[in-house]
Amino acid sequence: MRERKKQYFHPIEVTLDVVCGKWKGVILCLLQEKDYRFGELKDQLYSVTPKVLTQQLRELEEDGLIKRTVYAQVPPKVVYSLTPYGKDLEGTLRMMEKWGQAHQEKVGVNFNEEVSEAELS
Amino acid sequence: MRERKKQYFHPIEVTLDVVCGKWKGVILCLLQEKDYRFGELKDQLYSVTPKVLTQQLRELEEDGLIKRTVYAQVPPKVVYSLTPYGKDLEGTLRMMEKWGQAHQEKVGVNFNEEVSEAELS
DNA sequence: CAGGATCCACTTGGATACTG
DNA sequence: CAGTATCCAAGTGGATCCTG
Repeated sequence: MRERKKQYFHPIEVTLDVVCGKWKGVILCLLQEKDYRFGELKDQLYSVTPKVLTQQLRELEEDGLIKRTVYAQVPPKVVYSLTPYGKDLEGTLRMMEKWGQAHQEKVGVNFNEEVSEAELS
Repeated sequence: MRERKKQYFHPIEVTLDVVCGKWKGVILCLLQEKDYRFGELKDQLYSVTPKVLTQQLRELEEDGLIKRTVYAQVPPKVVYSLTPYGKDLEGTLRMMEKWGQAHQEKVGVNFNEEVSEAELS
């Protein structure tokens, strides 16, 4: 578990504290559907650097939301999956997703739906 | 509306972007129940400074979640309330609250349930 | 392949003091 | 009462390069 030094005044702070990292929300959403290898996650979040991705994953792991499985082989293979505990967040994540979608449509937030051809090569 | 420069890759990022400020979650939860004056909010979040509280409130306002009503009187009175749009977050907030509570009980997160006597005086 | 190590820029929030 | 104005420390994420 991640060492939490701070004192909370409201339960929602706990959830936000666990979910509010630059990439944590998306990572958790992705993992709801299937397990991912490190490199696969990196591709999905394509602008993330390995260092930061590792950070985010470690914190999620320390908070008990995801599990890291290492396959002893060369080249290495590491798979990230949700713990049962992490799966409990699914309903919440879906609602946040839905609200975000509504907000997006309302406000006209820009999404990157496609990566440019140059970046795909 | 707050100017969002960033590009989103997933709807949940929008929600997180709007809700992930140090005090935003709690503020929104409080406002679900009743309207609050600036000073009342400051008391509830008692360690927040006026500057930061103002920042958080302004951003929530720019994102269309809360409304700021100024009463032309001396001394000034400013009331913050949820917009209908902000109320749409209620279900989501409740779920986050509930999960946070469970996480708290599981992990043993420390809550400040009471303020010390010294600070109350 | 899945990272670790360094160094660095920027953002966020807090301390303190002041005001219409 | 409800903020502003300044200044500043810490945190957070990114760039770049290296490795078992």
